[in-house]
Amino acid sequence: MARKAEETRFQLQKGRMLKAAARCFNQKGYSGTSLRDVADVLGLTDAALYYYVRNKEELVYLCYVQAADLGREAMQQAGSEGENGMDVILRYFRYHIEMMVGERGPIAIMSEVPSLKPAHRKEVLELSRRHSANFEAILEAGIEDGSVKPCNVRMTGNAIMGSLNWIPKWFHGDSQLAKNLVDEFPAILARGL
Amino acid sequence: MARKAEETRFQLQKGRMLKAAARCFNQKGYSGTSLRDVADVLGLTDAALYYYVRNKEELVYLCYVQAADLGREAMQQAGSEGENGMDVILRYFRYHIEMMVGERGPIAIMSEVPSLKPAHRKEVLELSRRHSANFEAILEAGIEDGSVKPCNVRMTGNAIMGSLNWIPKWFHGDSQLAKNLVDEFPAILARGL
DNA sequence: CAATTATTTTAATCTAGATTAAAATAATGC
DNA sequence: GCATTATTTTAATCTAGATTAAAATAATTG
Repeated sequence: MARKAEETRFQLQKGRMLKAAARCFNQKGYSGTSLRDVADVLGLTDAALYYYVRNKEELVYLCYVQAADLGREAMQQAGSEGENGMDVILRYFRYHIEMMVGERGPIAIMSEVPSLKPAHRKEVLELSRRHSANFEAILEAGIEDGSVKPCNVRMTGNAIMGSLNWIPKWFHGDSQLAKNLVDEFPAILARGL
Repeated sequence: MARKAEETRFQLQKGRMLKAAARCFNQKGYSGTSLRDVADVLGLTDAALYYYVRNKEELVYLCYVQAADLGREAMQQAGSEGENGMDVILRYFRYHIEMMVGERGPIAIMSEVPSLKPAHRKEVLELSRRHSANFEAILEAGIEDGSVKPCNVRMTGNAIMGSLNWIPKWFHGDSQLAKNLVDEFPAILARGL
């Protein structure tokens, strides 16, 4: 929030661009969205995008980084107030879902990672690996304090991440469903824990 | 099995092609795989693929249809022997995972559905919708006979489908992990039911 | 306001990869 | 083995869409 004031026009525009791009990629797939499509959303010309980004590859890459950032943010917020493990987990679920369902939600299904250039691919995979590790850590914390049943955290973590990340596949903006999602989904995920 | 004998050379080759294509799309993403890539796997020329398929779009489309078929197959096999609901569910999990992890596993993450041509997109979405409905039905059967706790089947179904479909994202062929997956994942998924 | 810098557009290129047509090879049935 | 049909290759096209360069407009600054 406070950051917004300091943000330069350039950063703002770039931010809008990433959001527009993420939405396009989600709706039409990567190969299905042209830079023209993204530019149209912004009321710009495709060539204008190159003022902000070196090429299309960098555009997806930045979308992925942003998605990872938001995920990390949700996890940090959830963990900041140290209660018992299960509470942290439930809060994380809620934040994560709110993010995906809400206005900010970027691409979650990073299907084009393989065609990123090596350095970018490496970084994105690392971010995603780290996120998984963090989730496994809060799972373990929950097991320690007895609020979560012992389990194979690696697999359980993957199972839950799958459920979360899959949401964009079946949720398409219905606001009633959005509400139910935020209210009920965390409990469903936590039911087996 | 018996079918194989009757299969013509054409069908066999086309089958190999779909498998090769699916693997490529999985590994390199859709935009990242050229028809050349697929042809290379088969030791053919890219032009040769056009003998089997009208264009690249039809190739992904067929991959998706095949994936849906295999999913349906797994579900049918699981349901064929009528025990209690939970048993059917667990068996379905196992079959589904074996399929994804095994040699036959095609693309599960259908990220290019949006760029299919309308008729194909419609059909694929319908197949996928039907599959979800079938899973919800076996969930409900389980609830009826008391082997599954009551729940919001729609959301629970989506949660579980997400976990299942996400597997290709973190499983990349490690055979030890494959074994653990088949052995442990079904129980993890069922834990909350 | 003049000068400088930031942003966007116009108007070409440029290119990988999809697609096609025609020719060549392989398989098959008789 | 000949004729026919099936499969694959060779060798061009063809095209959408990414990318670039130069010019035009808008914002900012002193």
